[in-house]
Amino acid sequence: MQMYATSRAQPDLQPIDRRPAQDWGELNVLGVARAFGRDQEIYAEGDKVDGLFKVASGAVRIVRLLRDGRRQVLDFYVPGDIFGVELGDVRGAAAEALVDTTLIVVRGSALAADPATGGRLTRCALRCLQRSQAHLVTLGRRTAAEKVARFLIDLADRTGGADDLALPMSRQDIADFLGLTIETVSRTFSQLQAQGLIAVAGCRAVVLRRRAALAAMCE
Amino acid sequence: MQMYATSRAQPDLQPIDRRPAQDWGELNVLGVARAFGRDQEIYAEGDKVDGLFKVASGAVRIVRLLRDGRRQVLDFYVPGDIFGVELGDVRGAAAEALVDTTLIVVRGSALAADPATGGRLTRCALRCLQRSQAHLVTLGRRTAAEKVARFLIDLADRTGGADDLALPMSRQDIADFLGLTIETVSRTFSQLQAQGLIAVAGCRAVVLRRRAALAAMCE
DNA sequence: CGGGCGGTTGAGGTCAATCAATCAGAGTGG
DNA sequence: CCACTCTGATTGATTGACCTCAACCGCCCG
Repeated sequence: MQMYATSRAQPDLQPIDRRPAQDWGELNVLGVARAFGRDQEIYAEGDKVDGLFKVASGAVRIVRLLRDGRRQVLDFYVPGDIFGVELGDVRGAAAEALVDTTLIVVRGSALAADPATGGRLTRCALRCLQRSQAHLVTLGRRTAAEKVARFLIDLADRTGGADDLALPMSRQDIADFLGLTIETVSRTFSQLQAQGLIAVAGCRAVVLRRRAALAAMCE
Repeated sequence: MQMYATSRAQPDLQPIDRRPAQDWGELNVLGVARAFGRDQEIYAEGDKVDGLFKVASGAVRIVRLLRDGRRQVLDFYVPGDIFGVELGDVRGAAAEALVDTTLIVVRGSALAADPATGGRLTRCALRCLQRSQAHLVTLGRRTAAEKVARFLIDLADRTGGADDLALPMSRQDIADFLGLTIETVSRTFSQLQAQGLIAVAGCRAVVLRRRAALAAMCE
């Protein structure tokens, strides 16, 4: 079993929000910006729920840990995404910055005061649900290669859509997201590269060479 | 690859809602009751989204199908549960009755007319999200035995909490829910029985003999 | 230059999938 | 009432995808 660091300063990877405003633009007004260092905890499992977050720059992982150390990454969030909406008043999973990250932090009180919150909160929850359910299919019924392909396509779609992709997360994070081991993720990257579908340029950069073929691998 | 039936009359298994009212009791007023036969489709993937459903009796599965026939059951719903809330206006998954089932069907227009809808809709979405994310951990990081144990404990908790359990779903449904094959599910049932943790009485009935031990298997 | 960390690669093992046979129960029809 | 069939479940034998264990590599940093 390996350990998971939870704080160390590192250079940033994704400085700006390149995506079309994902509605709810005035979150920037309701909340305040706050910076987090690489691997810094944003909230922990068990923390009291208060408000939500929008990624301004950087990236975030949501993590659940089992007692014996097994780890599942529930989702990654990139600039423009909103996260932290939960049922009940206790966090069911932790949030951690993948790289140096800036968040718009919106307290529950500020949300409650804003009349436009209601429907948007529902939409936000439903978007999370949609992603979560799509991921259920990936975890339950796809092969390692399909999982990795889907991960890459999804991340590319969500970060500007360009074919060259900066990965803010480690192989371990990807493995824990896809329900694989770090070795299998690594091997799958190599295999996809051998097939000419991607080009791996250093372990944090990937170029999607044949995006259509990759997309075809996952339904 | 096997086929999945979509209609045939069969006796009912769970005639009444035994759970504490899951808030939103007045859905019974907003909507109308409608009966569905075993394996009957409630809505299909691609259908237009209109309103939501509450299970009055019976049970429901939510299903996504991949082109090549692989199937993932996203969730099961039992009496008292609300389902059918989705982002966008197109169904991303199908809903089917597991057994003869009665639903309270609430049209979107009726919902929109009711002022209390807002927060409840959000809570409903968040409850689904919570279940979905818990299931991600199960699919990504648990063994077959742990998956089955968790499935049984969860179902028992949601249907009155008694130790003897009527399964409204087939082995295939369970397999597609847990990301396993029907054979593995069957073997795991046998194995749990051999360990004295459960007693299998016909393929649609299980008794949880050592519930604490079962619960301990899944975190 | 040495050490540490994250990633890659290789060899071998294991758990669940696959392939296949048998079984049990519910209908069906003679 | 008893064959006969059909469907779903169980069990067995074998395979294979992914995991585990281990070595190695490349890079950064002191």
